[in-house]
Amino acid sequence: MPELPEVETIRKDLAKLIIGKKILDVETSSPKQVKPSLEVVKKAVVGAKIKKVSRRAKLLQIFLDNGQILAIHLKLTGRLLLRKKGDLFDNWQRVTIHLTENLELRLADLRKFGWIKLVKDEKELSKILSEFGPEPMTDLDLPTFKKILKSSRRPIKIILMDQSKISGIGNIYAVEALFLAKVDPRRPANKLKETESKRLLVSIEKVLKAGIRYRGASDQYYLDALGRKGNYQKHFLVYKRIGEKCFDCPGKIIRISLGGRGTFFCPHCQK
DNA sequence: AATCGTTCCTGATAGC
DNA sequence: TGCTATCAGGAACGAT
Repeated sequence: MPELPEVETIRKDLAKLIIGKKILDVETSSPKQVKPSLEVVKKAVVGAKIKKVSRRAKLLQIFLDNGQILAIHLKLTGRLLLRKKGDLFDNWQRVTIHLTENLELRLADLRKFGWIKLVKDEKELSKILSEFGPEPMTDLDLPTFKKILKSSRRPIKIILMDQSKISGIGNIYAVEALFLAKVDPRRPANKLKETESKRLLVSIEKVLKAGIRYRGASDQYYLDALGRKGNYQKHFLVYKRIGEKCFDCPGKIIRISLGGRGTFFCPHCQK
């Protein structure tokens, strides 16, 4: 599932390849994923030139020279692929944005949860972005983090994944960071000690940086903009390692369900 | 304001 | 073998 490091990897690659290209057409076999509608989006973006590609949280933004913006969320199984006209149709290809120079930007998405949304201007965009909590790698200091943790008695893992509290962290990076910090994912967020909060914040930055360095985690569906796998899955410490030996003690990794999500940890060394 | 349950969707897997 | 039921999950939404 694309989280901050995966979306950032896509952003960096795309920025090099699509800036300056013009949008020629948009088509879809899954109209619900184009908001508010294919017709409206088409009218707004056809003829516009791509100016900038940004990311905030897990949301990608393509800025156009007419002031409008395409916001893209990949949710669970979305892929944003840059292909050449005539390339083989991608598995689960749902939306195709035709660009100049025979390029196609494709949204491929098995579960159809992902979407592309037209945002009219920067004002509307900043309203959307203001709902997100701080960016963990650049905008989250210890006092802010401690304040966030204090605000809830829900399990710490749920808080890490709550986009309105901290943005960009999903299931994989949440469980990996909690393992590194030696914190039990079930602990109420407001019960973490000062030293644990500090360790957790450092761990979050560490796993996200590693995720970016390895160009994301291709657990099941994630591919980068050129259709290549990431490598971070080769370095998972706990994610999907049920029954395997913990890397830090003789214990074994277990899986529980927390907020309806698979949660992996070592009950022996995560306290 | 915080929290909880439900919904969206398709493919993999389990059970008979 | 072939059918059906269950599960997986980010986040928007409504209800409490």
